[in-house]
Amino acid sequence: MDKHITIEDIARQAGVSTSTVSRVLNGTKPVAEDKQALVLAAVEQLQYRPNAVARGLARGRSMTVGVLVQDISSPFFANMVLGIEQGLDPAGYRPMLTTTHWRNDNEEDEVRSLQLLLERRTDGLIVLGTNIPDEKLRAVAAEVPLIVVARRVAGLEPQCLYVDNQGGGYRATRYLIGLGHTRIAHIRGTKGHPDAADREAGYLQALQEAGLPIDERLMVDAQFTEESGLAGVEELIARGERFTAIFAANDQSAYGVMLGLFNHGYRIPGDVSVVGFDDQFLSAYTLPPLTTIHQPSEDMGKVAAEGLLRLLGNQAPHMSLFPAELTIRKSAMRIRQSE
Amino acid sequence: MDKHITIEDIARQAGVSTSTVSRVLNGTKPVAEDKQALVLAAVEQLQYRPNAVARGLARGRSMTVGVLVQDISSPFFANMVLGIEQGLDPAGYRPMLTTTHWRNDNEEDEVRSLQLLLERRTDGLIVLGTNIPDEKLRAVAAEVPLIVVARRVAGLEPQCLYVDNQGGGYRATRYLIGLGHTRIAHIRGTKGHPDAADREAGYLQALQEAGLPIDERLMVDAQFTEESGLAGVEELIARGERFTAIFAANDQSAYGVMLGLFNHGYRIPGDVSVVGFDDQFLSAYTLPPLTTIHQPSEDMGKVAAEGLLRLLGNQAPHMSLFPAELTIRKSAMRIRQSE
DNA sequence: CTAGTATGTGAAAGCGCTTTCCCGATCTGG
DNA sequence: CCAGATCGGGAAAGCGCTTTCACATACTAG
Repeated sequence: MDKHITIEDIARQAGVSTSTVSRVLNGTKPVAEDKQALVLAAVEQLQYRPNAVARGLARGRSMTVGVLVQDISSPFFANMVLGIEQGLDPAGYRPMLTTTHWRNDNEEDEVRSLQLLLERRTDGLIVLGTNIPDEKLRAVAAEVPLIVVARRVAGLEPQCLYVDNQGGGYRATRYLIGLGHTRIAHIRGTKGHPDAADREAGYLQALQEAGLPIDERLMVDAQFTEESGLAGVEELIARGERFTAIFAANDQSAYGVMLGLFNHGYRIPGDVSVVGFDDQFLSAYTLPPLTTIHQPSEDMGKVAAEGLLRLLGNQAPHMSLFPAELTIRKSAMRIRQSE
Repeated sequence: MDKHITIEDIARQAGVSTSTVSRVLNGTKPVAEDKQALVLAAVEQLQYRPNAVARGLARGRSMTVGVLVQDISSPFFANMVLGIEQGLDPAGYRPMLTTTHWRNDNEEDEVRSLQLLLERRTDGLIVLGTNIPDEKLRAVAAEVPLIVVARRVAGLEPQCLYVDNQGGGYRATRYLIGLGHTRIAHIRGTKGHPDAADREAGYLQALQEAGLPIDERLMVDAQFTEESGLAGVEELIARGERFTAIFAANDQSAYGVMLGLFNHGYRIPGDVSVVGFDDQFLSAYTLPPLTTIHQPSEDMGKVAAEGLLRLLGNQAPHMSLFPAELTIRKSAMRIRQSE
């Protein structure tokens, strides 16, 4: 069960040299028809599958790109992976995924995963999110073709791909303002996360622009998770804050928010309007369907893959800012007159 | 930027042979303290990282196990991957993920992915779901250590890991019956999928046992997706079927079902009770939170990994059936007297 | 003080491929 | 009909590492 058959086996079987077998298999050089047939027959008969590892070593290219994912259990990242596969496939490249361990945001773990990927000598690297320090990423970028998605790394902008987070936060908030809301709460994303900061900045920008007061008490910390979103509204409600709308830093926290409101008997959007950020697939299926900022995660993955391919071909990756559009569904409505 | 440093570079730098460097790095044989220090210093100074590919080739083991995932964008599978990483890590193994392309259930694509994984000569293989034919899997199992998760392959039972789907379907349905429901609809899973068949069998078993009529009109086909769940209820409602409860073959289709009910003004569980299957993470955050059959996906991944490790150590994998317990939340309630 | 045994180390042989190099055979044109 | 170009294919080197083998050198024991 353990003895794999090698190119030598089929060379012997076909009565040719291994060079010829290799040439037939790769089409690197013309080979006489009859020998070609012999080789192919041997391959078929012995069920030969070339060893990709040996091939990679010999060629110096593995046709593999490493993908480091912050959290594979988030559909947002999972969809990017899908897009990456799609983008890579036409060029014959395959992704090799590694996920950060156990959703613990452990920076050290992430760096370790990155090292392991580097040791594997993948031809390039795509990093999705993660908490790896910027400087580390810059160092890696100097060694190997790298694209960073859903994150902005200073000094590496041309190889970074992310949505216009501030614009998204701004649009979400302005939409709520346009519906007549004036007391709009914000459930923040993870502290220190650039995306979180940018989205909050957009929220503040919209408020300011509309001449609405900025009320610290309406902003609560959370971590982009359902639990923390739930805890966030709970806190708001417990503190007795008055608000008619909530802008959550991402969809997952919006789910938590909605459950919190539901538990307290608030109707959505009748009593409180909710807007999220990401447009995860499931957001079209919440009750009510969630109005949110759309992040085209699959497309982003695809674009990232294409950028990496360009990098591999020594061209400029040519990444650009993705727009963050509002997707209007049912979780937000015009404020009631009674208020 | 492209020239990687090799073991030879550091051998030269340290003034020893490559053999010695290798021995220091792997601790395979004792090496004099001073040389050891020299080697380590060189490694540090040149930032040497051994080439895992070359190492794998030389050793004949890559310390990598291939993981073929049916649909990475499903949290159910994504969580298993998490569990697999966790289970593999202590033994120093790493997973190499490959996902089936583009959620199209394309059998051919899946087989291709499997081939690619095999070419990579991973030390073992874990397959999550997929539509790869049983016979193909049996053939692979003869070649390389294999564990199959969330699926039963005839003749490969000891290496398969799946929940008690029929028991789960039975429990879900009996729970609804216990709440007084007699007209319980069933949204089926993908046709031809063993899980779908088993869950349906459990549903029928419960009905039969309770002496309730089996009504074909209350069963509609779907494909384990939100869209198809939505379409399923729409069909039920359009046909004017009378029902007070729905057992959906998985959570995703349950989400669709809930949205359909919501759209038509039915309250959950006031008018219609809904029970799902899987207990995806998000199911605790739907409105109302979904009562469902719990599948411990992360644990399953971990157990699968451990089974594979055992297989790699030439021990029996010792897989077993996972129980499928009911998790009661808020989407089902006792039928109203008025009915 | 010699035979016998550890002990540490380098040279070299792989691991399974690709690719360069080279040579013999065939083909072209003058 | 021969020099020169063309073509197909085998031998062998090499990708970066591990591991066997053999050989000093340094110890023990008799």
